[in-house]
Amino acid sequence: MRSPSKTSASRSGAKVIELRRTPDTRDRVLHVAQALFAERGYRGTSLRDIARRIGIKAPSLLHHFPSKQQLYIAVLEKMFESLEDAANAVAWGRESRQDRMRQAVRDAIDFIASHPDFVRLMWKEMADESGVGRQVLKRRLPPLFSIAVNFIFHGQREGEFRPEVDPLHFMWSLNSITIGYFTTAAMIKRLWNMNLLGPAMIERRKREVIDTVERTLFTTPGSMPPQ
Amino acid sequence: MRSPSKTSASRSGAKVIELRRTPDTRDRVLHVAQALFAERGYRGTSLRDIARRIGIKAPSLLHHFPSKQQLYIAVLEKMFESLEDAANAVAWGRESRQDRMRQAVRDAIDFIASHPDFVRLMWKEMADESGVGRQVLKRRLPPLFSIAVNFIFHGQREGEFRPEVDPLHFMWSLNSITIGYFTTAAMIKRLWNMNLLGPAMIERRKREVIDTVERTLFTTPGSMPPQ
DNA sequence: TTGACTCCCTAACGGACGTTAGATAGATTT
DNA sequence: AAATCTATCTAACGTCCGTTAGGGAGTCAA
Repeated sequence: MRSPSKTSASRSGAKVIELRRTPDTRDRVLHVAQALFAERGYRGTSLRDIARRIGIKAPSLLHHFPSKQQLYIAVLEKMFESLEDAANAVAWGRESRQDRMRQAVRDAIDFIASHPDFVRLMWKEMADESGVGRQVLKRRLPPLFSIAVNFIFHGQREGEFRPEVDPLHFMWSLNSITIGYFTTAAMIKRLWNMNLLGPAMIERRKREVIDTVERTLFTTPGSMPPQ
Repeated sequence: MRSPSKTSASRSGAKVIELRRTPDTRDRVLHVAQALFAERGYRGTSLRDIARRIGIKAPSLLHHFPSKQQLYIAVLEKMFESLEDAANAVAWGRESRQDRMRQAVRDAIDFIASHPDFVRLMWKEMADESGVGRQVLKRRLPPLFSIAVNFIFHGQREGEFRPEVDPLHFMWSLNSITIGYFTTAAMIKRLWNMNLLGPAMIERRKREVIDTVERTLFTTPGSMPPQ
């Protein structure tokens, strides 16, 4: 009987045993791996790279994760968990749908701005056609999209959102706007040395996306776009 | 004197000598390499993969291109050439700026839809932070952006575009909307098996982007969005 | 006919990679 | 005190990669 709880443990604190003496190497591996995978991609990151940054040797990594693939999957899963928490908070809120929609845009942009690794990894993963993470995305993304699409659908039933908008199409556009914007910004920074992601620009971006949402989706004008 | 014209030749037809007997293997290499790089990325594509699909052996590739890096760069350069041709056609047109803007959106979306490799490669390259193509992007992208930004700037001078719009910011959004949309669509197809890129959807997308441009950039409403 | 050139081949080198085997030092449990 | 477990190490295996060396068949010009 050797470590049957390897995958099921380590979630949702309040463990007393087994946490007592872990020198958190596993967490450091996850953190470093996330940064390197986001920067260089799955194939561009070697176990020796990750290990070096932590201060151990490559084979020691495989004491914490059974393989490079499983380590990558663990990184993705960790990211999706934090994302799902945020999505559920929006879906189960008590304010009006329009207010929750506005807040969701703000939260999403804040989340992306404060988790740069997330966008970079997701960007790579979205374009990856045969990669390791495909199964994770296939399992994790549809529920998230469903939450959003259902949210819009119910908003249409209740009269807060325009009925002629196709929910899937709308979320699809919103997703590409948000993710694409931040990656384009990173590229512009690299090519022109312009930092376009300061706090003021992020606030401006929130305002713009919210304006677009209000114009496109809301039945009643939310804040009257300047026109 | 051995092949000093290796890089400078082979562009812009009308060569008589040296083209006489090429069995177009070089072009086939470029074509296959473009498809594979777009699908699997630079690191995920081996010279042996490319060679196998052409029907030769890997070392023979290096008879046509001096290295894998140079082959990749050649693929990128070829793509940028076709893109620049399209951009110049817009910049030097004789219609009104609003009409040319509308046509540019249509052309861009048509270009992307008919060159799927382009978006996939560009998507990967945009997110690549230390890769081989960085120098190419650094040389090729700023002029393209400049053409677009100048186009908008002059349109503002001439009163066809709203003066309060920041041209760089606007182009940045437009770029992420367009590229992001198509990659998201590819991902949705992979995850849900839904084909969102049929001709009807592409026409619809053109209409939506043009509507957005008219609402955001034009001083006079172009086609009165349904509201 | 001869010599050069083009375009492909096979063989192989050196390096990087993921992974395995096995040892060791320290902590924990019995 | 003895046994077990944990977390690391070194050494090395097999594979894949980009690239080089060198050869050979066909084409073409002198």
